[in-house]
Amino acid sequence: MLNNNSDRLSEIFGALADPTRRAILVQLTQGPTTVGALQTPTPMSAPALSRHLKVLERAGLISREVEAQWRRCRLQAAGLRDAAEWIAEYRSFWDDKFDSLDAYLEETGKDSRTNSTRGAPDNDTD
Amino acid sequence: MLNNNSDRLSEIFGALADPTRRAILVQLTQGPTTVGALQTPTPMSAPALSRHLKVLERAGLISREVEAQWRRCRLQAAGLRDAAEWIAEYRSFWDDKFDSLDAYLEETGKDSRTNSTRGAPDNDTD
DNA sequence: ACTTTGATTAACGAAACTGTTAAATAGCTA
DNA sequence: TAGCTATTTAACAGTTTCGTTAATCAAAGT
Repeated sequence: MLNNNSDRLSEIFGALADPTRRAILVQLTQGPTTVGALQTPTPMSAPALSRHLKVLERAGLISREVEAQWRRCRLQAAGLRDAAEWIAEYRSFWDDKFDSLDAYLEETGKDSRTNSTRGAPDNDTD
Repeated sequence: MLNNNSDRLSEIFGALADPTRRAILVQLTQGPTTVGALQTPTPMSAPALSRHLKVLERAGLISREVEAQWRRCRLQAAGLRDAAEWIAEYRSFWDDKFDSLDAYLEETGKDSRTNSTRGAPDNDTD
């Protein structure tokens, strides 16, 4: 587990940190789209939009296929899965019903325990 | 659903887009910690670390309590939950075994099937 | 009071991000 | 070939981010 993993997550989260880019991802859930079609719901110059797409592509969240003079953008959700998996490591810290021991104690009517006995996510940084 | 939600997500994802900050969150899963204790695994000047903590605090991912001359940092996972929920809207796009009916069956303990009735996430941008 | 310790703010510079307009590229179409 | 459309790249400016060192603030110990 080297630095690569860490930088990849940084790129994914960084790509998601912009409302315009998240809106693009939302739009792409409706199916592959040309850049021009994305421009309508995203009031922005073509070059600006193009750069957002490049950020999303570098993060692996979309792919682009050349099709005549169009570029067809397609959602690539694997990156989102990776992000979701990273965050899921923390689920026991916000979801009391997660963590099997907590669930057991809850069912048996006992109280929950403190943070320190919960499983910690792996550190993905060098 | 106004712009607020969107900006909050931007701050959360932006905070997660840095390996140092993710490492801090990992460390905080071990329990609340003073800033000084965070500095050991994070080779960085104190001011730099302090600013990372401020970013995490503004994103709502940590809280800081004053305790004598120390600031005790505590993981606040609600923000991670919000991020996870946003991403989870896309789950059907990476997980073929997931759709709303599958989710229902999963919750009710029944087996999962495969299906292509995918739902689109809500657009959280203005 | 004076010093030490823990942490933040101030000030600064380098690098990255975001948007713009103008120019370039590439593929259709006439 | 010329011209139109779709998209990207170049060049530029404003803002933000990230790190540094120096200075400041606040609490504790002596």
